[in-house]
Amino acid sequence: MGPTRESCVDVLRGLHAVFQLKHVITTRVWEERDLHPAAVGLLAELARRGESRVSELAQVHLVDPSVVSRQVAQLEKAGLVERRACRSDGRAQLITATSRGLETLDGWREAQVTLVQEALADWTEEDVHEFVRQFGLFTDDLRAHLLVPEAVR
Amino acid sequence: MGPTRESCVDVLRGLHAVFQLKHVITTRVWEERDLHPAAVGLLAELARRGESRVSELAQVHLVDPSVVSRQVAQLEKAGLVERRACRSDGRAQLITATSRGLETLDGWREAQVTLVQEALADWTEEDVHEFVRQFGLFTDDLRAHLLVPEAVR
DNA sequence: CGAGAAGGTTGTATTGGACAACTATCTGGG
DNA sequence: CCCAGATAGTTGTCCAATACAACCTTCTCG
Repeated sequence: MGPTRESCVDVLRGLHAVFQLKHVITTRVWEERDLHPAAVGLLAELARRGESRVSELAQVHLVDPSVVSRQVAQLEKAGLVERRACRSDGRAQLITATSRGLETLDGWREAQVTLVQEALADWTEEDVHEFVRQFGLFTDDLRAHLLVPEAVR
Repeated sequence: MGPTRESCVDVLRGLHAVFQLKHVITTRVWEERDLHPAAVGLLAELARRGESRVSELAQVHLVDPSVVSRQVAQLEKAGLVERRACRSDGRAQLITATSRGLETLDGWREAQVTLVQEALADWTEEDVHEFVRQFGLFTDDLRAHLLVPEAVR
């Protein structure tokens, strides 16, 4: 019948801590890289999925389409993504990361990864691997529960 | 010599996912409770630490003192915290959560905890406990690395 | 072919946060 | 004892990120 409420409070505390720390990492890296943090997530998603629509990005990103629209506009102006009309649907825009965009993303990732790697210097590869595994299970369950109910309700 | 960069990328991906999900949880709960999300973190910190200074809260919270100052002002207006002058230091303010503040916090927590508890219905108490433990180690290491260097540098 | 649905964009408001300037208080060396 | 610099907090100003609503365009289906 699942964990106790006490444990869940602990989980929430952990979430809160991660939230803060992610914010700090983002800000720290932002200071030395000329790319807006929110746009990074978008760029990363494009790198992972390849050419995508605005609406798809919004859905995956769990944000309003208008947000993605503006971010894409910004990234396009910076030359980090390109858009082209979708052949099969004249309403849709297909967005791709440019090679310059991918390079910029790599730079960001490098900086972030370095921070994390240094912070986890005491961990073994196995520790981290196991942690990531469990972390993944956790986020999957959470996501499934948070998103499905909306449709079912 | 610590984990590989690949593992660290996985960690970052996990962080990003948590970031989004926390955001969704917060928004969802916010819709049904009349308390600003950021203020909740503050209130929770006050409940955990007891009477605290603005500067302490800012430090723990990893934000600028001005942010805490405004949040406290808001919470005070809502009757959820009280401030009193510090005896030993005339510059400082001591902030405490009122009983009404604690109740409100509980309400929030209930709603959040319920979400998490439902999401983790398949987990055993031990699973969650172990997860929280490792999660704590992770955030501690990350926090230590992110904050100490500032002073040392 | 026309009505309604769906994809995107733009206008507007809100939240959360940073930084800088300012006031009030404290503290330590002359 | 007193003044200079440090420290606590507040307030003014700015910006990023997001949501929601109104709108235009294009699609789809009866």
